[in-house]
Amino acid sequence: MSDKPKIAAVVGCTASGKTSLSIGLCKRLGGEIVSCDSMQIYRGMDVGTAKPDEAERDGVPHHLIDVADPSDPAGYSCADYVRDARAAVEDILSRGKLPILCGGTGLYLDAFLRGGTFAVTETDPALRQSLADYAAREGNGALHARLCAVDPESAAAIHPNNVKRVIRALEICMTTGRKKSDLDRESREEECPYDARVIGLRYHDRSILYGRIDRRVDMMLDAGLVDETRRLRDAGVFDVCSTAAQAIGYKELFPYLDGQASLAEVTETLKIATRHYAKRQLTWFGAKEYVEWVDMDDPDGAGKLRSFGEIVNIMENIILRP
RNA sequence: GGGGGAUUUCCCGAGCGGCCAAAGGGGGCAGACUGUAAAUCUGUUGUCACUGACUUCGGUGGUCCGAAUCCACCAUCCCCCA
Repeated sequence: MSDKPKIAAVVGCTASGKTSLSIGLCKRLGGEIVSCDSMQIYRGMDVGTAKPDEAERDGVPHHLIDVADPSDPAGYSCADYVRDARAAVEDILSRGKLPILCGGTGLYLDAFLRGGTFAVTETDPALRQSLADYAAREGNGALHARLCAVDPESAAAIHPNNVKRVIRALEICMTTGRKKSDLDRESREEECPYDARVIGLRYHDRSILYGRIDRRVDMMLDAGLVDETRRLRDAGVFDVCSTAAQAIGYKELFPYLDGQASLAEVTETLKIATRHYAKRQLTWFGAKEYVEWVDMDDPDGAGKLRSFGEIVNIMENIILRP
């Protein structure tokens, strides 16, 4: 129905089963994975990001995993992602294969789907710092008022307490001389260059998901998460790379490494943080009209899980549909 | 055996006669999000016929116009002296 090249995407919250299902899909459809995960980007962050190892990848090519060094102060932005993902997708298409984006970083997927020619705006750490200081000194409301003066439309859409966002909007106005709301509007007019089939994996019964999250955290701990955290922290990664410092799975263990909390306490904190994250992802993807949802458990089956094969079939139908 | 302290809404924890369905935090639930997003932020959280009514602050019974707050006894837990 579309003359645009077809691509697929498998999204969903953390621990939903995206990785194995999309690999299964690749094997069936001759696809290659383009990771859409803001943390698997980084080399050395393996256990904590549930990065699939060679065995899990099962011979399926994976792109955009381990492409950035967390000790590089330049970091890796959403803009970087869109650029790199675009290149990877084009490469896969040129070889006649199906690109399957897989990951839970909704913002990256959204940006990618929008086309990628959004205004490239520089970030200005010094300016951010001074604005943050201003907010701390004069209050969140005062900073918000400054945004209100230059870009009332953005100001109205951002809560005064969301200082991070207020700063970003202000930064855009100050470094580009244009209103963030105008730039947003322009990018929204763009059309997605692909015929993208976005499949969302979800669990009707939330307790199943939460059980999976708990088990996954326990498995990460067994797989050496504590050592990985210690290693990365000793290497200074969390001081240099602010994105890496945000990753769930590491910062939660710091109190344990410092003897401030037991492993059990810190494990519980990690599970809770992961559940919160999962809920935010669910809210994000739930609001995206382009997501076609597939239930992992039978809505009427009292929590009965669907088989791997059944899910892959459903996904395949969505992708193959004209 | 004697003396002292505790018991609050799912959890922790304020409150110490009216302005208390009860601060604050956690958790739960819901939501926002255009770029360093696994972050950041918001709302809601006793019940209902919901600008009002009703049932709550270990239990029972009192004092008072009025109690989570004062008194008595009972229950449970903690501490000190034996």
